[in-house]
Amino acid sequence: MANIKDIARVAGVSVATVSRALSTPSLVRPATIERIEAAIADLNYEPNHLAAGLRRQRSDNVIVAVPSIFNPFTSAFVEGIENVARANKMRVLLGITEGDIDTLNKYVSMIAGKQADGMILLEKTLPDIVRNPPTKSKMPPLVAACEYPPDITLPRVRTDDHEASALVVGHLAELGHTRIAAITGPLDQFMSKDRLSGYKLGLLRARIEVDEAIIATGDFSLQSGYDAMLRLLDADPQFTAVTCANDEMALGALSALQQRGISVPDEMSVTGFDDLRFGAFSSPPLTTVHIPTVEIGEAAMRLMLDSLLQPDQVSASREVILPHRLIVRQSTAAPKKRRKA
Amino acid sequence: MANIKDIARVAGVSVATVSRALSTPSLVRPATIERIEAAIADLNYEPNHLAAGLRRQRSDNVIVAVPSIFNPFTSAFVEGIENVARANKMRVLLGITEGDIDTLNKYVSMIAGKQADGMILLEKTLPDIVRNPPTKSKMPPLVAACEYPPDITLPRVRTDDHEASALVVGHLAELGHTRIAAITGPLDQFMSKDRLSGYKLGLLRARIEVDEAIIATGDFSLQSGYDAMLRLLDADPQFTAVTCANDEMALGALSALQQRGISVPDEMSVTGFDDLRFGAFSSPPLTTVHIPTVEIGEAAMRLMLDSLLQPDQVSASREVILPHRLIVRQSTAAPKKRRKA
DNA sequence: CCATAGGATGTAAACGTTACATTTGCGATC
DNA sequence: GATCGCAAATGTAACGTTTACATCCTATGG
Repeated sequence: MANIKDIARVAGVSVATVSRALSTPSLVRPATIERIEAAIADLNYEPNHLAAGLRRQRSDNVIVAVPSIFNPFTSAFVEGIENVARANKMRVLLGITEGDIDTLNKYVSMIAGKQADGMILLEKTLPDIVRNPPTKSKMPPLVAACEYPPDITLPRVRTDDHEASALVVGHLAELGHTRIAAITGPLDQFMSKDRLSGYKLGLLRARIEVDEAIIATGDFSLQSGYDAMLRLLDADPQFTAVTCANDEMALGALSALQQRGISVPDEMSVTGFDDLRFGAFSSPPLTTVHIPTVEIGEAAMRLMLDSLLQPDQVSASREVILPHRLIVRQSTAAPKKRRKA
Repeated sequence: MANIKDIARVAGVSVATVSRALSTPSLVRPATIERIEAAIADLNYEPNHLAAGLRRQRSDNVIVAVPSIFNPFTSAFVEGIENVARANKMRVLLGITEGDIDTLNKYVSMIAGKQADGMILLEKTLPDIVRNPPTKSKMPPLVAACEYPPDITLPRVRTDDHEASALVVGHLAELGHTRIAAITGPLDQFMSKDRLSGYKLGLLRARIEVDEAIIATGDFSLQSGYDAMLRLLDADPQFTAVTCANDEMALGALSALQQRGISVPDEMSVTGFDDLRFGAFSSPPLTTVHIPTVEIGEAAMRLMLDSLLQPDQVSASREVILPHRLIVRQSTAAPKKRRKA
């Protein structure tokens, strides 16, 4: 492959001029640029990004650390990040952790190794470096999304899960439901806790007492929603609505209800959270809270670009909160009949 | 940040020895390695991957080009690629094209620019370089998945969509259906054509004549499945089963049927293709063909590793075909009643 | 006791770019 | 005509590795 020296020779200029023609054309005479571009086309030269990176000490890559991408929520998030990255000549390096903290820490060290300039996190655990900042070297640029506790000092983007949850419960209460069950996410995740406390807030506002007997825990998967729904049905025949901490579990719950022959929304109202595409086409279509997942990714990447531009600026405590909104479809209705046990 | 020179100085050896200790420990005396490792821990040194890459002329990155990752099929595929990449100390660079050929070509040129060592494609179009191989430089390592015509010479991995489609239709025919509609993918994609011809093959085998009036075209999305189903119902009241070219469209179709009050599978059998998780929890659970999506990604990445190891070997025409299998759930049954128009 | 093999280490030349400090050319100003 | 200012272009030293080749030891066999 031709290199910048070859171009310089063919165009009859120095390597420095070629470099500037490519990166800061305003500093080079148009006629010169033309000659250089001709040479580039001639030799079909492609700048060596590794060499440029070595010299400039950056890779233009950003790591996105997620437990798995095999999941509509995560993939939408990643799509948003990639959109903004691409528009800013940066690349997304996919870092799947499978929830393993060592893997996550290894990804962080890739920043020191210059494989990436920063990292965006959508994980339930934080890398060690956040709790034990390095004394000698400087902190790598990190941005957190959704899942993290309020006390950390990372730039972050999220939605107001607390209020969003309360909003759904409010919707059910308004319809006339008084016994509203919940299927939560795993309670070691901050996001799940937040959505659970929002549920409780919603009940409080509706002057409904919390009944721990009709709160079941899942793990955000379809199967766990299905299982949790069956557990709830077996434990208590009286509730008329169930609010799920994400759409996947709600879809699982719907499936369990269908199997038990319980009609939705006539005998049971069901709500989700996230607004996955699939929820709009379930039977019946799912009432849920729209979470702007792609936009969360976009915002996270913008925060990353900010951090990269001002490495010293304590951009910590920058927090972006994106709006949610209730989507009422046909899985919720007023509690019409008492359903049979 | 400490560099290899610092380590060499502190450990009292030359940089060459440090480099060897890290990459080929067998060439270095154990005692020396220990001193070097101590120094590395002391200065918390992290090798600069950019410098190493420049010297060795590779980045250890592989680009995965997909139209969008916001889609369960694609994200499973990418997950598979990442699994194998990670196990082989390579990284996945996400390349979202949105179907744009220029973007795709740009990703290809990143290989010449050493931002990546190769590229895995899950696109409906091929980059120009495949049809016009470069004369001067050598062909970059490419691996194709699923979507491509048979005449290209790229290493590739796919399933036998043709037979798989015929298999589903066979299942419906065996149940007693004689009028079987189809919802296809966009017919400019090779994969869609293949699944459509498999449908026709299945009909042929069951001695059922093809009726173009009950073949509708979608674009693999939920909405398009929904729309196509309605079109079919309006056009012809007689068919008793519909086979969809992917699960998303089948789920959309299910939603349309539910809205029209047509019961599945009593009045209408529906089949999908891919075996998304969501299909197992739809109402009713979807009969479909399991496509080993994650394994396709894994196989693709393995083909890439092969290509990378033997750059000269004409590894072209290496083709991996992974097995599919029919998953019968509750969306198909014998045609019981004539449904009302 | 010497030759020699081969294990362990050192030396220095790439790899291809960009940042920085200079140089050159040329018209304007005094 | 000397001086200045400015734009355009140049020369060169990094950036931090890897690796071919050279060198130094030490042990072994003749």
